[in-house]
Amino acid sequence: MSGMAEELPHPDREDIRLVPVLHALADPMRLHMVRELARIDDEVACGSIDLPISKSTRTHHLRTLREAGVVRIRPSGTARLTSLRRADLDALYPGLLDVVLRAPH
Amino acid sequence: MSGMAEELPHPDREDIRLVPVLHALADPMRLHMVRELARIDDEVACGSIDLPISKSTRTHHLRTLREAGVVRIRPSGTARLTSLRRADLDALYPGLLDVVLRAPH
DNA sequence: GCCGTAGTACGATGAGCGTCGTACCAAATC
DNA sequence: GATTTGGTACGACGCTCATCGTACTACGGC
Repeated sequence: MSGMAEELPHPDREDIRLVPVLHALADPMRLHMVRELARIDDEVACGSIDLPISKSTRTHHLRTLREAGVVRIRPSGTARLTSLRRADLDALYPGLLDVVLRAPH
Repeated sequence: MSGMAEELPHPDREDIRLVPVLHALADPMRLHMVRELARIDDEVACGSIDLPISKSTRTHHLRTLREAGVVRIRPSGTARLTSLRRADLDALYPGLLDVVLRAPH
């Protein structure tokens, strides 16, 4: 029963907090994901970003990013499409994403 | 032996890395310290920022900020004067400090 | 219906971190 | 020299986190 995969919980824009966002960005793997998402600039299947980590670890990082409000994840068939919440982050912390993406590693 | 308090090690500007900086900022106590340092906008004795934490914990946080390259700490008599490394951070990550300081908590 | 694909859930593990108390150190002042 | 003051060093404790493997679920195609 139940037709579709569950919608995953996301914080509303006004519930996004700075410390969790910074914490979400302060990890090399997650930062790499965010940079890839920004480069592609579209919804993307989470798995298409290749990382030297296991599936479960990738899920864990995506959850951290989602719960902090950095990415939005939408079920689509068997896959989940992930995208950066650029508008929300730019509205709340203008320039943060830009500088993090442009910064030298 | 040894006349003065030791100079503490700081990373050069070109050795500052984004992930440690974000990690240093991604803690409520350290973020509060950074905001206070920015508000005062001068060298300040570390202890003059009052926080609901012990002396040793404050030292620990200051070390994290210093090693990441966020603050500079200079011995001065019995005290240590702390200041934000604004110029370095603004040069490396223009806008980062501004948005973090201006952002709602 | 059956299998492959994409991803989550759960439990475990090892490392790191935030916190503290106590002991210690250096400088200034008495 | 003794005391006070501002801060570090060290060890400990508990919690969180990054990582993994395995088991499981949901969807799509055969």
